[in-house]
Amino acid sequence: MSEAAIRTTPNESETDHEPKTLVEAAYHQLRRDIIEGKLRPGEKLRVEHLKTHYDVGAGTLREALQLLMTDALVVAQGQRGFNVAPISLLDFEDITRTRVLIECEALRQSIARGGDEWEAAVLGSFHRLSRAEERLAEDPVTSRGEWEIRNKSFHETLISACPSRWIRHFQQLLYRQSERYRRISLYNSDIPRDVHAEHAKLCEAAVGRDPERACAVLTEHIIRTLDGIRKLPRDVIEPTVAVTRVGKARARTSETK
Amino acid sequence: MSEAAIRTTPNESETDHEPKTLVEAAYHQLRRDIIEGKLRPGEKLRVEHLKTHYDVGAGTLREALQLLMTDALVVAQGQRGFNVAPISLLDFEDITRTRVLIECEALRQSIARGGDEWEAAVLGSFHRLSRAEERLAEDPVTSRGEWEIRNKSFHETLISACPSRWIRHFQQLLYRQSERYRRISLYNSDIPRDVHAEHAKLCEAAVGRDPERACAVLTEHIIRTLDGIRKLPRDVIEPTVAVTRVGKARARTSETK
DNA sequence: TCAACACTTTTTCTCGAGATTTTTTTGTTT
DNA sequence: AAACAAAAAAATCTCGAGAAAAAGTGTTGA
Repeated sequence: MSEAAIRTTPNESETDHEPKTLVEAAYHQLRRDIIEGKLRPGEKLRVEHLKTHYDVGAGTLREALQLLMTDALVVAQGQRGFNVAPISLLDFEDITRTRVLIECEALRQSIARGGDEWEAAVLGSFHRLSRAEERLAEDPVTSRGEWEIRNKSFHETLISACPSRWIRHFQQLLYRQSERYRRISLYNSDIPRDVHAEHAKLCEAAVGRDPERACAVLTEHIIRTLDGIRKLPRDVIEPTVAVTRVGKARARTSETK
Repeated sequence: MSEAAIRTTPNESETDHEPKTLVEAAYHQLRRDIIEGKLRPGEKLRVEHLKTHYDVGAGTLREALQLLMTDALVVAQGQRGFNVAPISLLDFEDITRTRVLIECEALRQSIARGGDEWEAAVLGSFHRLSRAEERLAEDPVTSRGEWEIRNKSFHETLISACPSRWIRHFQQLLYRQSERYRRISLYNSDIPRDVHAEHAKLCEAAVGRDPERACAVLTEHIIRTLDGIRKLPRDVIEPTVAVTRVGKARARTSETK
């Protein structure tokens, strides 16, 4: 039987084969734009406007949008169209905690079941990430995209020996959500911490077959990102809710000037 | 802060407000038909054929199908249309194990954070389920649907005090998957076990604020269903893979239309 | 008997136009 | 001015038809 993921649409990894249909192509572009923050949280997604930018028909774009709801990156309500999923500190705390639960379980299973090839893959993936981290220190702007890809790849490789498709699926969803928060925050204020050291410890514990230590390291690694975002000014995360009611708010708020 | 679920499309509970759009209506009908097994696992979902049955346009139906991929009840590939998600014993084992992980965590959090109203809701939900179980014993055919709804409601109420929207979201996904397997198996062979006693123990442990015992009971409760399905003849679960190539097989058999 | 090729049929995918619904604007009254 | 009502504008849904792709059919040749 094949190693199919839960999701059957486009493919998961960035390096995977290119989209077969326009819907998939639009889906990928939209997803990237949302995760990278080009389409801002809470923003209204008007089909008529977007169809020109993504160069597809209205129906096609709608289907891509429906697909994005799978990843909880787009929300829709009744007869009122689509919005980019809003963000909030509360939500990110939830994502982080849940991700710890899922990813630790995945890591435990992976360590328990992984063979030689898995160990090799982890080491290889870590090496590629390390190289990218060197470049990131020198030239952050250019090598940022590469680092994101390799960081994701490293985390995926770590749990690649986990036999549960559902856990891997959930991990992917949550990672994508985290990525969104991380990117948004990094554009605003870069809080460099020694991620390389954390990755090294993680790699060592995983290949050394120490599940408890590996999970402890991973937990702290994931939670650190949350701490980083907690230190940001609130405006970076929260104000996105107001985007929807800009027009109405203006009419009312003339407080005895 | 609002109590919005992750998914923003139609609503979660069966008792919720009716669909606002045709897409949502079609989505709900299709979902029910898949879970109940009317649309069999692996079956091809031809848009041209289904549009007459569900009485909507092709594009509308396609959107509903995309939406169903969110629940992993429908799969799609490239240029080859949609299929009902296939089932397998392996998949159900995975679902069960993952569900234990998620639902126990949800239950722990719920017990820790639930207040008086939560206790009351649990007891009420359990009572409604008990009544339905009495009726189920007398007249299985008629009261089956009611029991399914109340069983789902009971499980949801148990974890309703869990503050994590993501965990509740995952629980819902997995429960829906389990429901599908349970319904398929129950149509073929009814293995009655004392579910009422299990529910009673679960209710007691939850309201008694004993998280460890509650999780132990819940774990066994969930795993029992897996055991039930394991005892079925393999044909009930497995043969669905062959559905895809009916056309080729039929060319040789005498089934001319 | 089987494989390879061209042809036909079926199905999927894509688009733009009309019908509804929501939102904004405008006008009237208290 | 504020509140309500009606009209206009914008956006969402929905549908069917045409283009592209896949699956099926039949013929030919080893």
